[in-house]
Amino acid sequence: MLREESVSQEKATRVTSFDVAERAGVNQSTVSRALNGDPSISAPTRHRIEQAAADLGYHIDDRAARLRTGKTGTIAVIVITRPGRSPTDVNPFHYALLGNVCASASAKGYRSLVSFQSEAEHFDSGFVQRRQADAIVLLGTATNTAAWDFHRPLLGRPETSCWGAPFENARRIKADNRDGGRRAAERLLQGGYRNLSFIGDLDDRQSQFRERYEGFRDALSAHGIAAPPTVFEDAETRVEQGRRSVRRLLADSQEIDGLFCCCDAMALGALGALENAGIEVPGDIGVIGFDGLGSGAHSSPPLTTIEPDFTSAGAMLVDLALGAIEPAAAKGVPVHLVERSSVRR
Amino acid sequence: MLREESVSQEKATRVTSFDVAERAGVNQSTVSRALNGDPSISAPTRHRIEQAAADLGYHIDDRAARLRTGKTGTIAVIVITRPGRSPTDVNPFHYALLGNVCASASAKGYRSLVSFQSEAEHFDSGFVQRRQADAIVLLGTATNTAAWDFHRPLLGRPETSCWGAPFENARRIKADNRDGGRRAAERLLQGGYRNLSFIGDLDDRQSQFRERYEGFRDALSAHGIAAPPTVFEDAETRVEQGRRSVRRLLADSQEIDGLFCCCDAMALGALGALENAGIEVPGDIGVIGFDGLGSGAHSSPPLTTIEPDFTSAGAMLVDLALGAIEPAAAKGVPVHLVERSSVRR
DNA sequence: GTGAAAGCGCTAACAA
DNA sequence: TTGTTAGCGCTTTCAC
Repeated sequence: MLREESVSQEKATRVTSFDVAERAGVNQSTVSRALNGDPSISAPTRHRIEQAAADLGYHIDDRAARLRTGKTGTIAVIVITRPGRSPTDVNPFHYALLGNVCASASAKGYRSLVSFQSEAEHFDSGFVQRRQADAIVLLGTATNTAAWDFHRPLLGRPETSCWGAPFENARRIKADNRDGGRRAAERLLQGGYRNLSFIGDLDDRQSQFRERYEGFRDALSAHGIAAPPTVFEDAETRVEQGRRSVRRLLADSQEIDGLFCCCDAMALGALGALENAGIEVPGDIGVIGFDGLGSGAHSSPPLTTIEPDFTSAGAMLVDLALGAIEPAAAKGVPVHLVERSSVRR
Repeated sequence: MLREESVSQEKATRVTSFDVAERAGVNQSTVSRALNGDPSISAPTRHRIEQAAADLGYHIDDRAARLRTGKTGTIAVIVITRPGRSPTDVNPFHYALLGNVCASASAKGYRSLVSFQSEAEHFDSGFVQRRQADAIVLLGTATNTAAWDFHRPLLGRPETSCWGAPFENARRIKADNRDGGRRAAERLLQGGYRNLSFIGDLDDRQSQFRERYEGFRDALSAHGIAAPPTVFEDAETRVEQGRRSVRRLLADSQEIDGLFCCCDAMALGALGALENAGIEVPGDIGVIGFDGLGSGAHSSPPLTTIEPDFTSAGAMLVDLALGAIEPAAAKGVPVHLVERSSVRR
């Protein structure tokens, strides 16, 4: 059967609704109605048409249908990646986001056009203007500021949403960072740790690290514990930042027994530095990260962390871009604790 | 004109090539030519048209253009995922593949429509028939056999390609597994290990594990070393399989000092079991995996592994689907060694 | 070098 | 319930 279809397709003459109409003995518009589920078409007619369509291997031409209806039925997803790098190096976090955006779009009857963009000469945000998409979801690394600057005007438009922009923005979805910080604090306290510290850059362009810290600090405060000290040593990579921050902490010989790292990459670096220093995790020090996914599942010890709910993240990004929710209604994406072994039970 | 009626249905008056033509004082067809770079258009005319288009914020309507030309200019990428799971759980390996397929498509002037498919009720391979795409690339987990069975007929068609199908197939691209096995052997030997063993299921539906083993074995044979023993203990996850296989190996008290694991997940499990048993890696035993990416970057010790070149993988998948290369010309994707710390220098 | 006109394949308003 | 008809916005002969 597939063979027949392909033969007729390749015979230059494409099967159109007119062909189906002729074979079913009805008008072309009736074919259109029947195949689009118009209830006014009688059962026998509909059946004859469906049969004819099947016989001929007919399928509605999406381009024509959408040209006529004026819609595109698709969402463009722009993934911003680091310049000079291939998609191989994209953060798994962003891939998970991408996947969930596509899934959510699909659940709402939309197709997803995805575009990886890293270099200025390929920046492109014209998907809606060219009628390739009805809405645009932007996500990716905050480090490619040129890309975000390019797309910035987009985020003034209602048919967009984003995750990870390095600037405050009404159409940005983000994790409920404060709640994440709070949960990290609660978990550490529950593990019996009392001298807690935060590793991360409070002045990062993205406000999320600061928010995590604030949630952490406020939760401790509610337990009558003073604002925890923060450490941050800059470096090329997040992992290295974590490593150096721990070394700094150790050099300062502070009495620390619990560490909340603002992201898993830093936590992984921290874990490495701690191991090198002969400090037991979770025995001597408890460590907790933020991000989730598989990154810390096989570290030594496996990293306990806070993970946002990617499914809701995808859904909120799509809903916001499609105008199904207002920016104001886009609350932080819920987070949950991923229990592994870097914090004592 | 009657256009006013349809205009009132749309949120805003759409700017068409007729509007641009009017403003530039030329015929609509001239606008089309100019904006498509037709060399027969004189410089002044072209300039006037471009100016008018810019003034009006005009962009070619992609749907109309493609309906008229008969092409779609897009590639559909179907990502097969595990039933009941969200895209959050997609293997990073497949995400990297997806990203590189999109990038390669884009480099060839195609857009990428991506579709995550896990449940039977949403299986869909009609992208070409519906003229949503000119070609289809299939990839994802081999474990969703229902999905692969559904799409199997597709793989008889020339406008397709795939990675990871659980059956032999002319349109399948895969890593140069034999070469990978060979490199693993060479590296282990170079580290001074002599009693090597292979962990993996030689009877897996996918032939790749077997191929890796064969490359491994043949390379050893070239060095005058007999075919290495293989171990495999089944379990729910790859990681657990690796763990159990190592325990089995230890229980059998075989004299092993080098391990080639058929994939990184198993290697990670192996590393864990070895650590539990108090065996030093890479001191007592050298371990090498296969897959790459970040999975083993933060294990203890970081995992030395064989990684396929994702960029060529993406390019080959796209080329094959677009008919730019023949199935016979699709050689294995090159692999390289990712040096970390689970094998002695 | 540019204009005129004919559709690409479909949906939907209006008739019957 | 079904047929008639008019475009959706564009590319592409064919004229001139």
